Amino acid sequence: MVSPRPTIMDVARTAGVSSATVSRVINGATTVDKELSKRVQAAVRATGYVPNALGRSLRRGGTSQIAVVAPDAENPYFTQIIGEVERIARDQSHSVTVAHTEDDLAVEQECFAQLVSRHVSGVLLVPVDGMRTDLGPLTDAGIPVVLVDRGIDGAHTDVVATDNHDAGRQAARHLHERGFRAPAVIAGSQTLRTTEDRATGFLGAWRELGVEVGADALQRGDLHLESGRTVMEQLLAAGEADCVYVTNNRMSAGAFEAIRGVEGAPALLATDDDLWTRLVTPSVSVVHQAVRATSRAAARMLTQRMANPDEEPSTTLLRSRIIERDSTQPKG
Amino acid sequence: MVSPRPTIMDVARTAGVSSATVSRVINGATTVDKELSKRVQAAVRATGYVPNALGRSLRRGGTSQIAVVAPDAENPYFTQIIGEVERIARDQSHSVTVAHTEDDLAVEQECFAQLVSRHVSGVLLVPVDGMRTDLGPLTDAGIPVVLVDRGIDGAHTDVVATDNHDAGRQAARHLHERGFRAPAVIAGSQTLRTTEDRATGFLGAWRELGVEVGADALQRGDLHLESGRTVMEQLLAAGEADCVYVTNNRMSAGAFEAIRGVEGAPALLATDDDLWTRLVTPSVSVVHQAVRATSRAAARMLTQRMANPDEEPSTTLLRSRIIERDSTQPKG
DNA sequence: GTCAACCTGGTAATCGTTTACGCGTCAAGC
DNA sequence: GCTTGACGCGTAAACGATTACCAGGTTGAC
Repeated sequence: MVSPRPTIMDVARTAGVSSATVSRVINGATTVDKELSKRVQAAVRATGYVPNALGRSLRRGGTSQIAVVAPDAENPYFTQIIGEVERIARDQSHSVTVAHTEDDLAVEQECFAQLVSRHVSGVLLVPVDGMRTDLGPLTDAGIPVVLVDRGIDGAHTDVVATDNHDAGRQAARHLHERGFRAPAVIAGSQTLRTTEDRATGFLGAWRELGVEVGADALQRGDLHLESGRTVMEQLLAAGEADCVYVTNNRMSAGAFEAIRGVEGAPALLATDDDLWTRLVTPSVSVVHQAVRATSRAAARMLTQRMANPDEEPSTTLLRSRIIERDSTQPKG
Repeated sequence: MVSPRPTIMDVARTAGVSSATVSRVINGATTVDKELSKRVQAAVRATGYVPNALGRSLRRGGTSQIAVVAPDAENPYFTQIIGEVERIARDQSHSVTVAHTEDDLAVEQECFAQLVSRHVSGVLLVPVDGMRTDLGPLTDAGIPVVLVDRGIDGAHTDVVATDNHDAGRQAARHLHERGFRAPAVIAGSQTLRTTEDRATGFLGAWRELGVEVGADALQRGDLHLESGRTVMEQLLAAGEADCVYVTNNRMSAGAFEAIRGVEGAPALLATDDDLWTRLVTPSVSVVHQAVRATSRAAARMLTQRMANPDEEPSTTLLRSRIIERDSTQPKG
């Protein structure tokens, strides 16, 4: 029923040449007669030939694919990065494949094995966990890796990330300038560098500003929306904070749910400029990460690393900026 | 500097056996002595051997990869489908790669060529355009395709989609029951089946309910947020509609922006249960597509088609349901 | 006219696997 | 003891492409 796909041999036969010549035509070699070249191209069309990437890559000893690996298919921050990187890579005529790790270390490792096995030529990775993700499989195989958004302790690779410590400091200054004096922060787990750096930057800045911060100014959630809501509800019940900084996007949404419609609720400063933040009432001020710049830098860095693998890895930190909306209007 | 990766031959040498035996051990053949098997496994660990998927697939005449192709990396509806399908496929130990087409037919075709060339064993596709997407490259290559969310005119393939006509009818009935009598709908381009079916179902149902619908009850946007806003602004200016049904998620957000805070604005019924719809004030009623069921059905259908390619293709339609919130509270 | 240099295009080896085939060994049945 | 069968393993031929190498023909210089 299904006829086998045409191979380079079929093309060669119908064009009356050898497979070598077909290969040369396909790959744009200049050393082939125009007449023959026409015949070959005609034969390609006639047979509907598509080169077999498996054979080609096997012979060439490598693919020209780059992989983008992120923890979550549904988090807007990651999807923006993925979309942007895909566009850039495509413009450089690399083909791109995406994979998601479900925030699960085992899935991530399985994914690495796949990529090694498939001989991808480079990986842009948002690691699941800065302390426990093991890049060994990739680096042992000599595959260039660029870490995006989250670094990995002790990894000897390129990193493109947000300056999270600075983001936290900016958050603190923003709230301080607007007259708030009783801060709280909702962080994630201690092992996740991004949220942790934001939280410590935030609390450190308040201390520098001469504001006492109690031990319960630091609250922890599990990054999901629900935990943002429950933690914020606890803060409301305690009634001590007059402003709350939330260190990731999903918990931010949960925190907003908890204070929506609540009279005299603390000011809310969220993370990431996701769609909902500007649609809700009051609209929510956010610490906006430079998604586009991050993606660009990461893509550029990867292609550079693929070109010369032996250079010293570098780290690029990008600044966030505050987008002020109604949820942090001056106290008074 | 970079040592070449170990091959099956290296493993064979260090284990003191032939490559055939190594291959048999790796693939779990039972016909190999336990003693040798141990030695081989030890050698695999010692050398850090990872089978080369390129060689393997070349020899086997096919991969065991399935590809998920969607137009947009950032639309929550697609990302949910992608996430869900990936989970299911992984559970069936298929490996998954994702690609995005940017709502661009040329990118989509390029993508198809890649997939053919890479010999993926099945494709789950959300096509860019039901009238113009050309599945030829895939089907000619004998690759099973399941269309998700959007069908393609005249394509002889499996389809899993929402019953959009019914969704439109439900929308109309919902608004009618709540006392609204002057409907408008914001559709997309005529060539996009999903939004078009919703719109015609919606308008048809109103006529069946005995309500006159004028020609300007049907408005068109370009699917993006901004167009939702501008079209809604026009509707506000005209001042005729008392309720508006928006047929995709991004335009819904724009439409909401236009009516936010506007006194006496028409009721809003949006599409897709995206995060913002329940966070905003007033919360927005939506026609919720059965994302999870869609994904499941599509994944199941693809594996079935991969198992026996010659069966007649089938179409699965799934019903939407209305989630009632504040934006469509009864008129009065 | 001869020879060297060059250009084109074919032959065949190769990339890393899998697997059909066959060879040796051993046990069982007569 | 000899045949038969089963079993375990190695040899070598594929899969589809690329490319080093070589053969044959053309050209130009002397």
